[in-house]
Amino acid sequence: MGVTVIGVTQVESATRPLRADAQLNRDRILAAARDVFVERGAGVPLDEIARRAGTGIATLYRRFPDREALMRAVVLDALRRTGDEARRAAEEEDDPFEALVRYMHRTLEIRIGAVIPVLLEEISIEDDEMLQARTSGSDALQGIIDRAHKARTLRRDITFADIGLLIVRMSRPLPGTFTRDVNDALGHRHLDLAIAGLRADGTGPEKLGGPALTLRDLQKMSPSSRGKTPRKASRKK
Amino acid sequence: MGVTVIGVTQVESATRPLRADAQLNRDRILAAARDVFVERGAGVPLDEIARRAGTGIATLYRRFPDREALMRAVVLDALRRTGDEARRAAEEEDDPFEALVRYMHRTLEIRIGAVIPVLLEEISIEDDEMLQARTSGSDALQGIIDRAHKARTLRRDITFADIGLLIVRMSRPLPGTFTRDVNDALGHRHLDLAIAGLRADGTGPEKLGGPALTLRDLQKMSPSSRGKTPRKASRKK
DNA sequence: TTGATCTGGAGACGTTTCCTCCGGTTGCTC
DNA sequence: GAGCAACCGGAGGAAACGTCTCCAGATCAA
Repeated sequence: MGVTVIGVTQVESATRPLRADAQLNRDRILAAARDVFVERGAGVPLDEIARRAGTGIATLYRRFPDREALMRAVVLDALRRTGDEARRAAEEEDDPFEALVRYMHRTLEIRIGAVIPVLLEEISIEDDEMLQARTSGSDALQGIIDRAHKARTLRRDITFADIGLLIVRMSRPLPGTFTRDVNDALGHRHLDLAIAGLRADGTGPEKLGGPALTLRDLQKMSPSSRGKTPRKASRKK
Repeated sequence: MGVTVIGVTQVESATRPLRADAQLNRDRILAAARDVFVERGAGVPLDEIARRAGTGIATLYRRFPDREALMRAVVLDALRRTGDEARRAAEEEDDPFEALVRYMHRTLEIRIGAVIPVLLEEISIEDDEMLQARTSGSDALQGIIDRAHKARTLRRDITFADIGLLIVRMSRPLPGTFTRDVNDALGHRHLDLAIAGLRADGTGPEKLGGPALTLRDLQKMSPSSRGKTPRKASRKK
């Protein structure tokens, strides 16, 4: 924990593989971008990402022609990892509630819940590539939720959106002078508190206010299904 | 709900009172600033705030000489309201746990947990005026917590920081196309889930990971006590 | 060893935001 | 209801900030 492992991300689709050093730089930039976007928002100067990655700005532009390409690569990477995590949790855990708990905690580490919110209003995630990564992941999660509902270990009125949004809430870095480690630890701590509320054992709040949004509801509200294209990726806007 | 009531905020300290229309504009700007800062970050163009408030940009500059003054006024306002809420909850509720629950839900509406994080790294809140508003509020909250601990209705290992940070987590607007109303409702909903974890009735997580930070710990980590002055309020940075 | 690939950073260019200035309007007092 | 101080809006000059290209030189791979 603390220092995030740099995952090797294969270079996109069918191009000649990068030279070893170039590939390493690409990965470094991607990792730096994820962290910097989370810490400073979608509008950070790209120089800062390059600096954090330990490369020159030109190298960044060589690999990612513009800000949007970089943001897309970051999101796609996070989506894929999260999907993997969901599938693995579903496979390896017998108790569906435990699978859910494990999934949530693992996902916190990927920081998807922190990075997506930041980038979401700058890019579209509605094209095929993104869509595939998304549905593959959310199907797996929905599967876990369904099984937990069947097993009566998950409150009936807890939906897909609750799980996803809870992860978002716990992922975002807190204000103040917390170190990265403390921040992460607090995320897990508070997630545990919220998980207590998810259990269907009669404890927890009698009745839950607020909308119980399903995966389908969530999709209905997504930009694509409202004909609204996301703001062009002007830096802050 | 939805539309936030514009609270009348007295003009600062000992100046001749503003003319009625000017005072109204000042309040409007303050309310708009709070919302816009929350939605778009500390770096929003000030024109946008003026537009949202329905005034000209010059009026904004006339009332708040620079961005920092505006941010400070917004924070001070939020701190004072939150403090009032804590004191009132402590007074009016017999059961300390219920006081805590009420305090948390009310505070969500003030949006302090959303606005402070955004502005915190741009301004200092260490001067006397801020400090007084802060301690007055946090003392009241700490009082509630102590009483709930004594009554054994609040988990022993839940601290001041947990309460405050949970509020922050639930206050921040979620990504996506939620309306303001849905967003608020989801905040309360998820807060209820987390509150389930706070109860000391043997349900909830066996043991809590992560650091249990007290109010004192929190203060120790604050910028002032580390000799570190906050970044100058350059817009984004 | 050699040439193809990759690198870094200076700086021209375009964009965004700040913040003042002033002619005109509005509230307040007598 | 007259007169004046207080207040308003918004255009636009000036400055700060980011983007993205270009090319001399370093590095890898065979």
